[in-house]
Amino acid sequence: MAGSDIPGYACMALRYAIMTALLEDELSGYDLARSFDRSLGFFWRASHQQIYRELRGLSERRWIVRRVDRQRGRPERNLYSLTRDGRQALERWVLEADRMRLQETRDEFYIKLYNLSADSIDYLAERLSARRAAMMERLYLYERIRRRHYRDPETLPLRRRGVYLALLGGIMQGEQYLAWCDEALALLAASAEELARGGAKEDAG
Amino acid sequence: MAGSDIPGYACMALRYAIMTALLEDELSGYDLARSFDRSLGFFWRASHQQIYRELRGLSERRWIVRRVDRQRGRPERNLYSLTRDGRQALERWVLEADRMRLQETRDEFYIKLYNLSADSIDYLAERLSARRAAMMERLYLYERIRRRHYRDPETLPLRRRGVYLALLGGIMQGEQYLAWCDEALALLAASAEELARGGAKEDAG
DNA sequence: GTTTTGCATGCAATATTTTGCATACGTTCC
DNA sequence: GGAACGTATGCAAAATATTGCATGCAAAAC
Repeated sequence: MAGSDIPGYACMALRYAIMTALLEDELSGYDLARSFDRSLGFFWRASHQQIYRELRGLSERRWIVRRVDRQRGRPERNLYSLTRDGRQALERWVLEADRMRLQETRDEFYIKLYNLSADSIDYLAERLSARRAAMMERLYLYERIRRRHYRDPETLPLRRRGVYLALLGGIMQGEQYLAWCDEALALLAASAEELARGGAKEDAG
Repeated sequence: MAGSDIPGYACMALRYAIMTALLEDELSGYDLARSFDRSLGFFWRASHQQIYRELRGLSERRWIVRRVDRQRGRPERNLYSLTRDGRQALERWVLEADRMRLQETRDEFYIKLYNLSADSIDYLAERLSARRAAMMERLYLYERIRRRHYRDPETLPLRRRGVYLALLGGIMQGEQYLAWCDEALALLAASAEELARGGAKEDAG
């Protein structure tokens, strides 16, 4: 019953994201969860539960293998690495029909912005600042990675050029986000001031 | 059993996205599905099934009401509008703790980029062009909306300024995406050429 | 005149993600 | 000497999203 007909083996990018992370290193679920907070995490985030489940599924499929790492004292780690089958499956997936779903931001903040009102303006401005700061921090991390490992993309081996491009995408997007935050904060501040001066028409105008 | 304890009434931005769309107009599920392809869709997309389901749930909650519109010949439409309760729920939600999950692109293409190889380079370049073209088209639509309705943000009533900011976010992001595509396509083309000349080291380098 | 396309809604099943809980050991803070 | 924190793993349930299918009518394309 187990092995050939495991449910849910159709698409699922997370699965391949995990395999991609295992392409170069043997990692534990915990490692993966953290590494998804770093480079790959710009593009795909996942909770540890999701990761552990995928690891189990991938093991059953024999696309990855587990090795138990017993450390003194500490609880043992399950280290996973790609098998040849896994590597091939990954290669196949890359060439598979790519369902292009044009970047969709999926950030409820935008929906909240659609509801901008005198009641919400301060709150939204405050949240926006928080986002700006968080993005700044993230960007800082990514820039450091870039400087350390991807200074000169033309000299990189092929695969790492792809990684570089993904990273670059993250960086450019982050920078754009900061620019947008600034514009938005400026307009929000101006509007709040107008309101304070009793000027702005709330909705009737 | 039905009415007070409907499952799944915690967070869910889609629900509020729908209510937001109903803020100004009475819409059918079909309308919503399409309008999600337009302005709001930059930030939240949903299939019609999901929308119909939410509409049912929201009706049970009495946050929206349905009105049947019988048209000659054509099948009848269910038109929905916000109730006072719904409007209040929406306002509450806007002010609720905002779980900031910093833009995550959730696009499997980036993961595929991590797997760049001689086998995949042409395919990925081709897919990237397709994305570029699709974004171009979308951007064109958004720019048109901007010119038509949001020329002069300072003169807009408050709520529409928020909509404008969301739209601006979409536009800026789209433009950045185009710029990234161009950079990526250039590097991919250069790499492919190198490969063709037998130059580039695939992985060993 | 028949095929395609668009309007309009919906069920059921599967897939995916999130949330809440639970465990266990070690080290560091206080 | 106990609380808090970080490593490390996992179950179960609920919430959310996608896919495949199905229906029915009208207008437009061929």
